Amino acid sequence: MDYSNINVEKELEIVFMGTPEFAVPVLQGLIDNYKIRAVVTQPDRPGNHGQINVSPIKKLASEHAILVLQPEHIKEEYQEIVNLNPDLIITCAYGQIIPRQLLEAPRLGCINVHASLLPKLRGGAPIHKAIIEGHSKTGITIMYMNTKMDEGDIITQREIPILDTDTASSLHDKLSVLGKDLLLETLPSIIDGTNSRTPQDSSLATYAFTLRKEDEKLNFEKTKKQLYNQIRGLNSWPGSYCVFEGKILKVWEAYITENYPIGFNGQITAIYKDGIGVKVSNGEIVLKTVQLEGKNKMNAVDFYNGLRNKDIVGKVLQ
RNA sequence: CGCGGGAUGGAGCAGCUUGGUAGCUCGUCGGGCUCAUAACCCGAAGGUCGUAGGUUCAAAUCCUUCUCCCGCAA
Repeated sequence: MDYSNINVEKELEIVFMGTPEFAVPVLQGLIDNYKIRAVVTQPDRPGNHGQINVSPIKKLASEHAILVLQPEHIKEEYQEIVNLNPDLIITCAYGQIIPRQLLEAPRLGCINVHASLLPKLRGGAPIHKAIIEGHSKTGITIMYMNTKMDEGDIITQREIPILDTDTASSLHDKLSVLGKDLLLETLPSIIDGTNSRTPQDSSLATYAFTLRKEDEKLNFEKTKKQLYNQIRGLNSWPGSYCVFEGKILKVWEAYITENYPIGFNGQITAIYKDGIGVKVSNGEIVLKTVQLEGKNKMNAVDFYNGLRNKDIVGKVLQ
């Protein structure tokens, strides 16, 4: 889409705050159409095996020679941003609560790009939870921020369907682009003050808190649909898992069958051409892509072929 | 210096402790059986065992270097 015809305020100074991959298309869209005074992102963190993780947003900003600020605690270290005297602050998956002093600083306010249809799925994991909970649609909300998590007034919203084949990864990518598009379409009205502003009906609110380890554990007492949603809702990050012979077995892909095996929930029912069958409360799912701890992801059949003891039908996954 | 697992024909693994003709489950190719098949039978191709060096008559296996991959914890 070409936004060049609505780019009327080049002199406007915007500060962008964001961190993960999800925010990259949004920042890129802003860079292409507006002047970005500075980017605020989470500090570099130690990653795996002694490496350093630099946020994708920092990388993008650095490529465009944009000032990058990385306060450890934005709650105290906001003055430098205030001193930049921005007209507008735009956040997208920044990762810290913005203090009141910063919210009140910009002339046009602080707006946020959130990956759900607020007031549904407030919180840090709206994309994962939308799939895990089996929602049929989700979307993007552009909103004003206040001091509470995702409770500010709504400016615009746009929804998209969640397909049965969607994963957290595929939905993430779609919403990321949708967030960029909706933001760029909405910004002109925010800048000229003609935007709408609708308070949220908090009685309808639901929450998508940051994922915990237990959210990743597969419980085969659940239904096949619940388990299928959990597995695809955690793909490709952080992944779901169960325990096979005392070791963590991550499950990346699975599908539902119409078989109704008997036995214990979690029991391996059969080895199929394309995976390993497991009995669940109301039927069977087939594990298609798995990963044993310390190993790479692999097809479940390859995993089976490599087992020394192949007599696993009847064994129970925990 | 956070803890740990791994690198062996196209895939997944065994073999390494107690050095001595490289094995398993698949896949691929050819043939057979069959109405037919992802099933079954017979046969074949395909690996200088991650890199570099050392010890030895002999190294996938023992010692050292380096590179890369991954789980957990943060």
